[in-house]
Amino acid sequence: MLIKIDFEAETPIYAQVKNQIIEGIASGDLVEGESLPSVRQFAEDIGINMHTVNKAYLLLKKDGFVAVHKRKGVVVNKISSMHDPGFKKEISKNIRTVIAEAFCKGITEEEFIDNCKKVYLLYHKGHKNDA
Amino acid sequence: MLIKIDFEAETPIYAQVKNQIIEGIASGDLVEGESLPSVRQFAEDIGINMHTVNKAYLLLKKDGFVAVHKRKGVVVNKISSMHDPGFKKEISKNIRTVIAEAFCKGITEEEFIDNCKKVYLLYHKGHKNDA
DNA sequence: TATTTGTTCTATTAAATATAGAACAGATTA
DNA sequence: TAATCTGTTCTATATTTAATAGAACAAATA
Repeated sequence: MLIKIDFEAETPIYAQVKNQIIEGIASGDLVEGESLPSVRQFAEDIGINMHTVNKAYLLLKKDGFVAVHKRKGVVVNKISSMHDPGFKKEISKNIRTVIAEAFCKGITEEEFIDNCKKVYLLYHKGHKNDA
Repeated sequence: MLIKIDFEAETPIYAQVKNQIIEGIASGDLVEGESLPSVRQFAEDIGINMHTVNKAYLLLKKDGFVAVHKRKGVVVNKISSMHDPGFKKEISKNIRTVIAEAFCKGITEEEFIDNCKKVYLLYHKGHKNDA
């Protein structure tokens, strides 16, 4: 699992780490039961502070993406256990904002939907053999 | 144009103002040539500081959503003048992150696409008579 | 027992956010 | 012309967030 941090980006480092791990899970790069690097090792690899990695791990844990074992470290959960019915409403507001900007910027419905479908296809490919 | 600020939200106030104005433009609530309230009036209406409104206006201006006239104030631009080919790439990264989380949370492709289409339909309705 | 894990604690620095008040130049209106 | 309203700019301050740093802890395990 390769993490790339953009230190110039407006997105905080801990959020970049969190997002890329979620994308790793969705794309199948990270599979159920797989251990993430320890906070110290990961921090050293990326060149950031241990506490910044820990903050990302904490949020991933809070949202059900990973579980923590005292010695094995942070382990990727089963995708089915991440499912959250309440999330749909939460994401709807976000989508409305994103599409409002896209609409004004001239991105057509076809272009936008096509982009979404391609991303979903990518993630589905990574989970062909899931239970 | 009604603005609703959530002071408990993690999204900064200036970003909430900016986003709701963009959604207002997309939905047709705000039309080309329409003036937004002055920074002072708007701040008083919402119950926030003048400089916070000004920050939102500045960003909207930078991204081409509005133009500034010294006396008329902040005026909504023509949508066609907001179009930006480079924005498509910019939004793609965002979409990948959003869908990664949606995928893990159990939102199906159909549900997601359906939601996007409904939003686009809403925005199209507000622009039936555009040039 | 020694090591590795996440976790917790205090501390500090830097940046972002939000507020406050004053003043300015340009455009418009009375 | 004089007054008014516009965004803008300036200094200032307070709060929160982000990121770093180092130390220490309990739990699990080799």
